[in-house]
Amino acid sequence: METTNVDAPKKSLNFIELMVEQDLKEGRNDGRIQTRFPPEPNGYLHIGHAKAICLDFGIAKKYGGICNLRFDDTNPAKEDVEYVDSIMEDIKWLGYEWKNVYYASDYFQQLWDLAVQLIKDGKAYIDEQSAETIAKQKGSPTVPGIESPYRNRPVEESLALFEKMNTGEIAEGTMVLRAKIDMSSSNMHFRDPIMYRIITDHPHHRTGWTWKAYPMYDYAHGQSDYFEGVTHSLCTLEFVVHRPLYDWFIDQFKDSDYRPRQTEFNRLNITYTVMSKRKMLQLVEEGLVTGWDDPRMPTLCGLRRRGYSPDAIHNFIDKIGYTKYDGINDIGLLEHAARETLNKTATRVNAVLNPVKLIVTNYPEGQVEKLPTENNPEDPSAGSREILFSRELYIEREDFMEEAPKKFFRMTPGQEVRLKSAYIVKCTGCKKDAEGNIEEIYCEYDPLTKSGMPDSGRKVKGTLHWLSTQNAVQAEVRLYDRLFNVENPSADERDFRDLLNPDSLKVLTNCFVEPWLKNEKPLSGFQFQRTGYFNIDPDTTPEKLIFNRTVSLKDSWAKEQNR
RNA sequence: UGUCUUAUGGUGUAAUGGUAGCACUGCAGUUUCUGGAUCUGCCUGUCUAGGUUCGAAUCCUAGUAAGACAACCA
Repeated sequence: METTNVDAPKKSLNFIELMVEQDLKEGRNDGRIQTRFPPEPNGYLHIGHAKAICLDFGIAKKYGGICNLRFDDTNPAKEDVEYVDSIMEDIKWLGYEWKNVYYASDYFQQLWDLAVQLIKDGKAYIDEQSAETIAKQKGSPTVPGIESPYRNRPVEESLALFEKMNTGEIAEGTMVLRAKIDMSSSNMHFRDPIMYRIITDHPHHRTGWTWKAYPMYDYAHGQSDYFEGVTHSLCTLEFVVHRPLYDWFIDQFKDSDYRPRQTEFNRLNITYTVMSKRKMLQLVEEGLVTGWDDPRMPTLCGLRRRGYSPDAIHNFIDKIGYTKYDGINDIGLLEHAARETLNKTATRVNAVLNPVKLIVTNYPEGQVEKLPTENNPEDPSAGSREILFSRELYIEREDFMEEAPKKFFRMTPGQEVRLKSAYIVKCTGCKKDAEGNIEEIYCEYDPLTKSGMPDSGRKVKGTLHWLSTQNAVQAEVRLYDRLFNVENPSADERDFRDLLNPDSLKVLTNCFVEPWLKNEKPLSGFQFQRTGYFNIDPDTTPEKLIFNRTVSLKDSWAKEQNR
């Protein structure tokens, strides 16, 4: 039957898309749409940035506009080219292309000139008080501030001192340029905000030692947007109180109808996860994780190493939406997005993480058979491959119970199970060592039940994955769990080191996988039957094959046992 | 005892003054050469009180609650 999509509900627009469509309708800014992604190059991108990236680039793409990458590099003390490179790599990995790369540092001269103009207009002055004094004079949200004694100094004096701020003869911390606005404003950011401060002990990663006075965010960001022609300056909710100041600076200098507008959306929070750069840096520096790309980290490089595909990230971002209030997203939603995406593409492989020997006692010794098995039952075009069957096999230790409860459908004496892609076998017993540990399990196969044969349709309740002992290679498998064991570590008052989950990494060294996996590239993703989605770690060597578990499959049986 | 922002199931969101939908989670069932995946069904919601309106989740007022703001960070 021919189907049409007329009845399909159209995807609803978020409030930012609505605003953009309204602006377009009104012909604002000559119908131009321009956004920017403005990271400070002081750390690695994480999944919260991915949310912003998808919005900034997505809006531009959807409405025929452009999105530039701009590094907000106004604080040389914190920034480094290392971060510039990783940021560009991660954006590309997500599948986006910027129109241009800009740096706030490219505008240092322009910003300087405008600041001089502001001083000449009597709207900015040099303050020579200490940071502490200035802070004290600011008052508090409920107490008005008091004016600096330097506030009304002559313009010429400020002008001369501003020049000196940039020559290196003035010590760091002794002099700042402040905008003259309103020391009793109910908005703290209007109480004569600092526009320039001196940084002399760090070279800038692009301008070197050229500048000694550097502009502050509130001044530089809006003007950079303005210089570039940004129409929609999208940022997170904590900047709402900065918006009036953003607009104030724009108003001082704008000379046409064009103006950029700041709009704020909710930042991403995920349960059992910290998203602050400061805390992530601490995890790295204290060795609590192996690095920025530790698969337990919410960084894009960490998620990539863990096996999350760009599609999985996009799928997740599509699910969470953009609003004007903060919330916390369940980590389960991210995991669901990963499963949903990987399920469509991942090759199914047999892997035994906790092996025990299974001997098919009526199968001829020395005989081997090649059996075809599907690469992906969801996707016939993925084809099939052959796996080897023989008398001695490995199966999961958990797939056998000598004394099984009623609802145990796997291997137990007297019960029949299907070996995936092979035969139905009936368990006949097992061998134990002195301590009672299972050493070997025995079964008999039914030759008429080979996969695809007429008699193979017989119903059995359980199906197991397996590997021939002659056709398996050893591998190390790393299982990851949430890094924190409290739902909202960011909100918890305790030192976050006390909140860490001690079992966030389990390393299994005695696992077996199909031999062809040795030749696969790092980061390739697979589904191990019943245990989850895995990928090959970049640290893999010809001698040591290492897998990371991206995400586990949902295990109903485990739940059954917990009751 | 300030200013700003916000409030829809357990969670995340949609409804653009006109039938409160969707997704995740949970539960039940279907199906399966894995109990995963698939498919189906079910549970649970407009912060409170007034007002405007033929009609309010939506607009207004007040209250309540939450978050942001007092860096020479961004």
